[in-house]
Amino acid sequence: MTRNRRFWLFKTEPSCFSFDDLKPRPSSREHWDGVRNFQARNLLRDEIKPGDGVLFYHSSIPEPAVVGIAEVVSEGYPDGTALDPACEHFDPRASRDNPIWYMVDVRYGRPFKRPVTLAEMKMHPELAGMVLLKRSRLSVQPVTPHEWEYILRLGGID
DNA sequence: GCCAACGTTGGC
DNA sequence: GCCAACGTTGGC
Repeated sequence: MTRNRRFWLFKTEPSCFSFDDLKPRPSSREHWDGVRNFQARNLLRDEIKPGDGVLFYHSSIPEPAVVGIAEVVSEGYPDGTALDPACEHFDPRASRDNPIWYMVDVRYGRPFKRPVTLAEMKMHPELAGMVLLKRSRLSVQPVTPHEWEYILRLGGID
């Protein structure tokens, strides 16, 4: 009994980690670490599963946009960067027994033929319910199957 | 660089 | 457990 595939939107500042940074590892995995928000943490730890689809969103740039898709390739597991004092995401409250923060691994999927900008998404009534448009600060957020298909179509890869 | 939105912290 | 102060995010 497998659960239905679910869909998510992951935000990242491309100057920090971009969709192209994921590309050299098409068959391997990259840690989605450093998430330090409890709501996003709960999704990573409890809800996001291998095989789920990810809209890869670039934020904090002149034209924020979804630029492609990726795939989740692990269960949620403790984010070790919280234990490393040398890491910028270090959290002194975290320990091995109480990791606090979680991450998943992701794999490069496909680039959009053209990016789907935030401005464009705002123009489509079909996307008006998106978490991105209502609670923009959440860095890991759910996407409905309908929103997923609609945005892939806008991106030219449906 | 500004500022609104909003999550987190800490005093009470 | 409330809520004011504070810090961060992220669009513009």
